[in-house]
Amino acid sequence: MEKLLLIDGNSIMNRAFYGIMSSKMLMTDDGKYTNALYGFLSILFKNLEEVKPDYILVAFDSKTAANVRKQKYEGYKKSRHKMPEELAQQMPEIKEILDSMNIKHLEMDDYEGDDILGSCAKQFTSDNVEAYILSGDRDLFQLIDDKIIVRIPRTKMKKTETEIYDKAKVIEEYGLTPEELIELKALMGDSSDEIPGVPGVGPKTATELLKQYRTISKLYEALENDENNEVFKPNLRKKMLDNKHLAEISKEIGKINVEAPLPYNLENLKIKEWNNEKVVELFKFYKFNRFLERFNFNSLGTGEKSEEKEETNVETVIKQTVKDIKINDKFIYYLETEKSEDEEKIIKKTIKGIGIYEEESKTVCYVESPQIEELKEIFEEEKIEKIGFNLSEDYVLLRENGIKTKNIKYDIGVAVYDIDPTNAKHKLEDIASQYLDLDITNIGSDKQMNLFEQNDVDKNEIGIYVDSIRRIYENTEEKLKEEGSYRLFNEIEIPLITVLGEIQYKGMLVDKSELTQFGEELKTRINELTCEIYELAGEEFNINSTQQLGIILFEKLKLPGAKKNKKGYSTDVAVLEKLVLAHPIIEKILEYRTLTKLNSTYVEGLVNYINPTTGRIHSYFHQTITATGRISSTEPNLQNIPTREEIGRNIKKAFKPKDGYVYVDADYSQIELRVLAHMANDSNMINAFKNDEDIHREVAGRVFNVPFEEVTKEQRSRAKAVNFGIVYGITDFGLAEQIGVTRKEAKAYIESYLEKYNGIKQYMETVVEKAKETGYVETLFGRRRYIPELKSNNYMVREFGKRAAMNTPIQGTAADIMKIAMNTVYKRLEEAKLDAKIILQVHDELMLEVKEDQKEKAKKILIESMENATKLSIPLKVEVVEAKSWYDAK
DNA sequence: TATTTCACG
DNA sequence: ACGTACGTGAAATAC
Repeated sequence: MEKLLLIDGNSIMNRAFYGIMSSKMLMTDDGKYTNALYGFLSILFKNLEEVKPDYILVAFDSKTAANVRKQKYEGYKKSRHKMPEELAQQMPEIKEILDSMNIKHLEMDDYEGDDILGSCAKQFTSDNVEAYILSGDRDLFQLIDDKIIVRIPRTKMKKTETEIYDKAKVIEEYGLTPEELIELKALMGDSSDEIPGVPGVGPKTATELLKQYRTISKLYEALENDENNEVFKPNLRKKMLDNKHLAEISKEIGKINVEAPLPYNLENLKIKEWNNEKVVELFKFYKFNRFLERFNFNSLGTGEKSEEKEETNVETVIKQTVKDIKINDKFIYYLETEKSEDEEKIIKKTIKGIGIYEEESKTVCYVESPQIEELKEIFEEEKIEKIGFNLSEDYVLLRENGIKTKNIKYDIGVAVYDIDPTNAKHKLEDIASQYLDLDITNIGSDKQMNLFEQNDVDKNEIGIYVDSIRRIYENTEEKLKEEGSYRLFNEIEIPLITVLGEIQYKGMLVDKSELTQFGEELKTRINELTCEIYELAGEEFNINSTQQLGIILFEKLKLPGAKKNKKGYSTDVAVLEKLVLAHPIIEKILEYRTLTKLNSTYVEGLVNYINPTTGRIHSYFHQTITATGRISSTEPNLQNIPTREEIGRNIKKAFKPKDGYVYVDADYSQIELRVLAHMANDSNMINAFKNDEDIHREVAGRVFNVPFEEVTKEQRSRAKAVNFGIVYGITDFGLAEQIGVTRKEAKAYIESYLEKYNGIKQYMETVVEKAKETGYVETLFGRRRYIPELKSNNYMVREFGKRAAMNTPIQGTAADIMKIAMNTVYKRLEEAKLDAKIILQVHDELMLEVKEDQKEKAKKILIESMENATKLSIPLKVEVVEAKSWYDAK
């Protein structure tokens, strides 16, 4: 049996374009997008491999093709969005690539891509030939028959899989045959193509009707005969009869035309040799290195393996000791680690080996189980620049082994983050794939079977890792310089790696018994509440289940104000609080929620993380996660320990310094508003801060047109909400929700605010404007965040983009300032040789654990470092306290 | 694995 | 006419 592969060019390009939008790196040197090309080719190659076709054709829509159907029904594809420019420019390019591969592509006047596909499929299949249609569009299912199969590529968690639809699968899924799908679409319509269908008839009704009558004409016959409404519901029958013309026209335009006069015969579509020279030229131009490697092309396109080796020898050389390696000033390395079950460890890993790049021989050397003393000599040597990946984690691991790494020079994880903080790729494999177009997953997996060679396989893998690190280092360093983020990287981010490593290594001392005792109290009360809730509900159910709770509240107890979310009723605090007076069960549930949260997250959760040796919690502080430049904390998160409510605040009592030590805790006062005042250069806001008055009261005075002294509590608290809102990219809806006023009032507050603080208004407008132009926003220190959402077709997404554009420079600049302060504090504490360590950062709060007799010196360093981290047009204000527990540090 | 909820700045 | 404040991480349930 011979095989014909028919590809829906527009549909696959579309999928490819939107499927790998996130890979902003898919660009040529002059900044043209290549993502759709790349994605299309990936899908093409995969299908060539899987189908192994003898014939192939790619069909495209011509510009005028839809007009035939538009003439029949003017609404057809009427409000379809124009193809985005970034995609449109790739359409001629894919055709050029297809030409170079000698793959026929076709567009026809008056026939859409679907019609071409259908015509080829129906006209060219025979007893000896079957057709495979590759498309993202389920409309093509109507073409399926015994000889025609549809393949739908699906991106499922990064992997591209293909769903295969034959006749049986269609019947299974739709309960209708492929031909009947034409009738189905005619009845239910199609919103994306704007085929009307019969109004009020959706997929369910349409399917039911067709299962019974199979075709529209038979259905209408029955409808017309049913004058006494014996078979059909009168309503439905009227709808159907009134809109008969719509059903008919829908069928006409929804049906794929399989009788196009094709300019090719089957023989013309036979798979041919590629024009290798041209293919290589194009792949090189588009930087599709992975495809080049895949086909073993060298630069001449002769189809032989490329030998562009001024490259590293990835055949790793195994050495017995680190001393056997010629160490350079630039120490590019990868520390191979292994999971350790050892509960005593701060980082639950052990050192397995180390791969080191040797400049002279351009090879990677590998040492298994290196001597700690040897590592110490290198890592503690100030003159050797350490270059690697995720060095903060290495730092802690080495620190545990008695090594204090000096001169961290370059971390490719941090570099990649500074280039694009929204880049979700955090694994070396993914970064290599993005920046080098190199696939280093499952290296040597074909050899994995051979147990004798297992060791060699591993070492080779390390070689490729280290070489990838080297190449990504060179690659990203250039990019950082180009984008003007190099100082941010060198002067803020790189020194911070050590600081964060030290924070994690030191950890926070936690009183386990105090915590568990509080847990016992919680559990007692939780048990009481559970009984009371069951009593009030009249039955037992899982209170933690929002679904079950929703049904109890809104169906059984019939409480008002039900709000739906995806999976049922919403039962969040906002909803529940409105119901407190409606039923006594509500306040029990709210208390239950608070207490179970405290117990499971903050008692049981935290206790699990107390290191048995140190008695401390050693959280990770991540530098490469947030979109704004903030640090994040995990395992556990120490940045969201309760503080707003007294009951939760009790958790903080368990965080206590070692005997003889105290906490010195400082936080920036209103740092984000100060940053905003500075960046917007708003004179009213700047003056308010210069006067060092209560800023919320100050703002309330202006917004509500009352003298400062006469501002009421209510007014102040509303102004406070407006201040927060402004920083977030305020909306009237959001503000109204927050402070419980009408949208109208909220809108008036915002307008008054922006009138009084006109600099801020101007600034926000400019920021969004610039972001639309350049595609990104920046902090004072040049940290950049791209905001592709601003270009979305979706209103909501675009609006989100605007808010993110307004917020990021503010939140991000504040984060930068804190990072600078942390570096300075660390450095000055070291220089002064104080027995004082940074143990925690919570965005605008920085905490030290200090030997009691040195607290004054430490306090001074802390305040000075934070206040002088940078110079704005208004001073940075810091409030500092000393305390014997975190709870008392208020 | 996704969704919902809730803790923080 | 729509759905909406920014940035995080963890636990629980439901799929």
